Amino acid sequence: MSTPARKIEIREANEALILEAAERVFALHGYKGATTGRIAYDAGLPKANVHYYFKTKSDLYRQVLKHILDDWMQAALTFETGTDPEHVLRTYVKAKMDFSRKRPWGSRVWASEVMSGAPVMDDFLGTTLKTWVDDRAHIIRGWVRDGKIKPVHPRALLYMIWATTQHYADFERQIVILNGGKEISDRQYRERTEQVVNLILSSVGL
Amino acid sequence: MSTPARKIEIREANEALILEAAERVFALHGYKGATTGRIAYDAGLPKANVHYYFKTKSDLYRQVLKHILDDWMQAALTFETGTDPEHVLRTYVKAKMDFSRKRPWGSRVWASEVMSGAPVMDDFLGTTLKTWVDDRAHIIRGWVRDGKIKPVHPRALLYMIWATTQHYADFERQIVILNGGKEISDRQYRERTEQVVNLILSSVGL
DNA sequence: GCGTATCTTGACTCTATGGTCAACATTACA
DNA sequence: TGTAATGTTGACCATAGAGTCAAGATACGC
Repeated sequence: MSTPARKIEIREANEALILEAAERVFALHGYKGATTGRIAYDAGLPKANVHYYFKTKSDLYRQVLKHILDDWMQAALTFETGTDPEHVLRTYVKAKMDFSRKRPWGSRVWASEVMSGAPVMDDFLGTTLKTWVDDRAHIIRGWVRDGKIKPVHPRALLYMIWATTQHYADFERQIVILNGGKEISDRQYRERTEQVVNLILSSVGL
Repeated sequence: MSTPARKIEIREANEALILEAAERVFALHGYKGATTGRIAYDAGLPKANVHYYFKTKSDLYRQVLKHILDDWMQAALTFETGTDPEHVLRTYVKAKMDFSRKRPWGSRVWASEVMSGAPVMDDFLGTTLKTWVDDRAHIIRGWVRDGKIKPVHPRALLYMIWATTQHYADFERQIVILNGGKEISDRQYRERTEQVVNLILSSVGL
């Protein structure tokens, strides 16, 4: 009997609830610091329920990372080939800044994972991401060859883009405090995005 | 009887050993994930000894952060007032890159702390760091006013510098994997430092 | 050598937490 | 309505790990 619609709804709704809570808790407390009890509480469910949908904490963590990865790949797609450097870079940096704004927890979980040596995402880094980076490096090198941008080292540029954009998610607390304790408004963030885009474009001579 | 030389030596040597191990373990596993047992093991001492020198794990963590802070302030000093933008920025970015190379664990502990909401360093951020940033922002605004650099938003620039330079410590694992699994040599790192300096200088039109 | 302060360490306690389970509730479908 | 999945949950277990302690070792001043 293939699970019927209503049952699927329940499952999906609860899994989504748990994943969302988990992403936040993992981001704020790290893998070890996150407790399934806390995740359950934040999701509004008893702990046993969390273990019903996700066998172990480790499984849940993997799923959270996978979710983040999907969205990351989405942003990565905006770095298309073909068009001119300015358009590509502007679009990509904007997408990354949007991601930092909308999925700050995801960014932090990712950062935590990498900082602790990427025990789980290791193979993704070496395969999918490596390929993606190598491809983009090729494109950037082409731009340099054609004199469209200054002679920059592709990976140095990519890392600067990642670092800068993700900084707004990972170091949000620091940014808010340095903003005088005031939350960053949507308007402020849009302006900041524009400033970041301009800095990046300038850095390659655009 | 004020503690004599030999005893002081022992204490200082052991505290240094423990602090060093602790920085690494906190960096790799986060606050909760770090165990005093592991720290002790890495320092080559029994666990009880760690608790002899540092009452609690929380105390030890604070000491580690304080240590990092001291070095951070050291690097911060290289952002002097007075001289011309190019020299100041070049020196500062280099110092930050050096810090990432020599104290990667420190950088990560700091990142972890901020990512989890800076529960411990909160007041430092709001006081010392805020003052520092406000002062530098003033200097940068002066450069812009005098037409020495492009019109950039001071904090956007500072954050880009921090993010980019710290990325090389915090995301080292990712960088190594994307480097084909090969560790970054001193020579490679020196070149990369130069590339980062150039990107930053370009971004403000230097 | 003697007394005192500091240091060392194995063995212990106690709490937090990941994970299990069995009883019960709900949904599905004939 | 009966039966079988699937979902819900409080109570429970086992382990890891922070912190304690007391007994002993070492350094120090006299």
